[in-house]
Amino acid sequence: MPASTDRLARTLSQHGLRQTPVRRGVLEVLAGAAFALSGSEIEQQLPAGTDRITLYRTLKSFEESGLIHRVIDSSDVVRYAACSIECSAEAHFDNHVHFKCTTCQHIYCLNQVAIPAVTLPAQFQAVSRDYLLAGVCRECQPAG
Amino acid sequence: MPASTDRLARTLSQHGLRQTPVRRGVLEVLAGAAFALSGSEIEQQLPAGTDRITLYRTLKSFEESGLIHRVIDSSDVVRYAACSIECSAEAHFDNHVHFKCTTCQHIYCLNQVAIPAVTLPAQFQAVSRDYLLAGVCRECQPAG
DNA sequence: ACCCAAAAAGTTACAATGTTGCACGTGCAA
DNA sequence: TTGCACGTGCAACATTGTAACTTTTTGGGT
Ligand SMILES: [Mn+2]
Ligand SMILES: [Mn+2]
Ligand SMILES: [Zn+2]
Ligand SMILES: [Zn+2]
Repeated sequence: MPASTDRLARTLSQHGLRQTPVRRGVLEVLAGAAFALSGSEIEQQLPAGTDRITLYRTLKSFEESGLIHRVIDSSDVVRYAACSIECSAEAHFDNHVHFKCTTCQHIYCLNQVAIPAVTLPAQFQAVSRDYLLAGVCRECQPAG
Repeated sequence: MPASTDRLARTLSQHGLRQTPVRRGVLEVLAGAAFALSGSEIEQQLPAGTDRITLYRTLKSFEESGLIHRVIDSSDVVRYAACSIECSAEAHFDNHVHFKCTTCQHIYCLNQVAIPAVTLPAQFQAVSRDYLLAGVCRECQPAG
């Protein structure tokens, strides 16, 4: 059994999730992704014939368990990315901004860039924040 | 002709859009909304029988013309809100944060709260920003 | 190793949201 | 008043996601 399989198995059990082929596959795809993926994009990277409904249920339980987080966008598809290592079912700690490239359409987690705080009007209490930037990513910059 | 109709007509012509019943209706709904609305929510507030496809096309042209802007969310439905008065087809100037209430589910434009800037890694160039907070809104605060 | 209950997967059917292509109607300017 | 580009209405369709139910698998206990 290769080391990567071992690592995936450990991650699943640490979050109280059972070992199944679909779960190992989904986790492997998202952990290896350089940018956030939609349901259908994940499906394409899984073994052919993987059930779509099972995939959606897997994404839901992964999100609830703190393995992955949603990445907001102004479109009508939901995207997911792997969480930082310390997230759990009790709390997510993904305080980084996201960047959407208008050229390649990829949405990156900029884990080094923290979301700055804002001062809200009285009686608005925030418990979570999402910050999405759009522009041209590193790969898509005009040569110079 | 009431003053409100006149105002709607002026807004449409200022953005180079033709006067039609559907457009006046959609603009009236969004201009009078206290929070961002989805396609189906707008449809419900329009005269019965208004065509859904026409509505979506209207939303698209309104967005392109700078009359409305999308409001990001972590869900799979797109929501819209009226733009500030100075937006146009050339440029949007909606630099405010949005607030999603986890109790009533409404998403408010907080026009007084500007989106703070962030410093990006080299070679990432941002041209637009979206900031969404989630929590409990003014109306849904526990009495106290 | 075997059994079992709970959890996950598979299947079918369905709902919601949004799009495309085409024929027809209308706002608006010449 | 007329022309026609633009907007609308309609039918058909694509995509994304869910609900209800049955079957299979997992993991713990024996
Ligand atoms: Mn992220
Ligand atoms: Mn807004
Ligand atoms: Zn790019
Ligand atoms: Zn509320």
